[in-house]
Amino acid sequence: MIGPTAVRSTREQIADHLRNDVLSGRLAAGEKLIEENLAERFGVSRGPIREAISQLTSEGLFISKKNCGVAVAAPAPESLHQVILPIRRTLELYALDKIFDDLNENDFRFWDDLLFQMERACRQNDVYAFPQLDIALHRSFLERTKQPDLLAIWQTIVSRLRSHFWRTVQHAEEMGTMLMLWQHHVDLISAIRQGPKTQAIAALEAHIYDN
Amino acid sequence: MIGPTAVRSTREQIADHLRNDVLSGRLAAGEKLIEENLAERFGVSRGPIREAISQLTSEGLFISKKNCGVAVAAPAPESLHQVILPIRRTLELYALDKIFDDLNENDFRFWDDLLFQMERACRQNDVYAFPQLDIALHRSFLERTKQPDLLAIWQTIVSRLRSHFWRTVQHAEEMGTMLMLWQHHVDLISAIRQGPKTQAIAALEAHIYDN
DNA sequence: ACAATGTAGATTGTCAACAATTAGATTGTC
DNA sequence: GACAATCTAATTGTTGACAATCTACATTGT
Repeated sequence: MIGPTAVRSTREQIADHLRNDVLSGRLAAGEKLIEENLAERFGVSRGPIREAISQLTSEGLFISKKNCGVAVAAPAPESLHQVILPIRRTLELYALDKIFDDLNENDFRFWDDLLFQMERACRQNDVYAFPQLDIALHRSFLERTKQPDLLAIWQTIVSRLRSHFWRTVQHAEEMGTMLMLWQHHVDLISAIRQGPKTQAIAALEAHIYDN
Repeated sequence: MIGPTAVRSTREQIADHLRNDVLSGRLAAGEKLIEENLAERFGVSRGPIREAISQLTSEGLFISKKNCGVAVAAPAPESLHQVILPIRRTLELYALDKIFDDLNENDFRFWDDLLFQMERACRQNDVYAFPQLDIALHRSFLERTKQPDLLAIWQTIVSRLRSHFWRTVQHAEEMGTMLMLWQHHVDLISAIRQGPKTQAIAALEAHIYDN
């Protein structure tokens, strides 16, 4: 396992749930979030809901207009990808470089499980599950460094890059080649498993830009 | 003026206040934050305080242990600067490149005012005010792009780099050369004012790494 | 004297009610 | 019929009280 998840607070559980909804695309941009509705849906009062929303707003997933409610933020304009993608590259390559020598069977078991779920998502043409799993895989590189600072920065980056993950999946789905997406990730993990480190890092770099 | 600040919510005002306290160094790492004390100090209830704390925790300034309170986070270890500094460079150079052609007298008036305050801080050896003004100057580059996404990313970066800003100031203060720090910033703004763009960007890059 | 355990105090987590503000519908007028 | 002012309903912002949890100190037994 990657992270000893420990106990997650109510706020964090709700935030995780909503984050997945947005990153996967189940919650569309512009969709309004009503505190009371969410409170009822999750069976809690508005307090924890407000905190989860506040956190996700900081991460860039929601946009809040004073006294006018909160809505799912539009993804950053594609023109910003030219700044954001290099930052993502910097972070993930650094992370892989740092963790590479410590990787053990637990890590690969975790990744194999993710790849298994990815394959299922591809076979079912599940355009919501795939981006979520894709992001989870890359996030695990950052989590594995045990440096919360890096993970937090990466999170704010990826929130703005989510359209990048969707575009890939939608394109593959239209072409009927979603299994190729899965194959790309299998290859990436293979490169990491077999090494050497420089090759693994090169594979990750190519994966980030080609994919 | 750079940003038409509009009306700031209670939460934002409190968050701004506390952010300045941490970035300037007035609040030391490890210092505990008690919600009720802050509530009394700011004359509001615990609700808005919790939201401000939650936001600054997302930004990386505070660290929160479930049911154990919140404390000022230790700055990221210096070893991470090798990742974080290049990201800062990417963001700020992109911002300056984008805004350069639109700069007008209002912008330079704003910067001149900041430089004036910097000079005063130097003459008074105010090691708290200077980093705050330094950060505010660089932040204004990002604010001026009118891209909230970029500003949000930059903010999470700088929160982790704050020891970098302090070290510079402390070193200058020990050497009795704080006015040199001010001079560096004057030179940077001059380079931006006089152009050409490539020179201005080069000056900013040198400033980020040398300073 | 020292370790384990229990208790008290302080602090955070959660909740429901109230106040302030906004968006949209309704009405009135030209 | 179109436009503007007003009003109503819905939603967020704020508050104080209550419940759950943790830390630190004191107590007790060995």
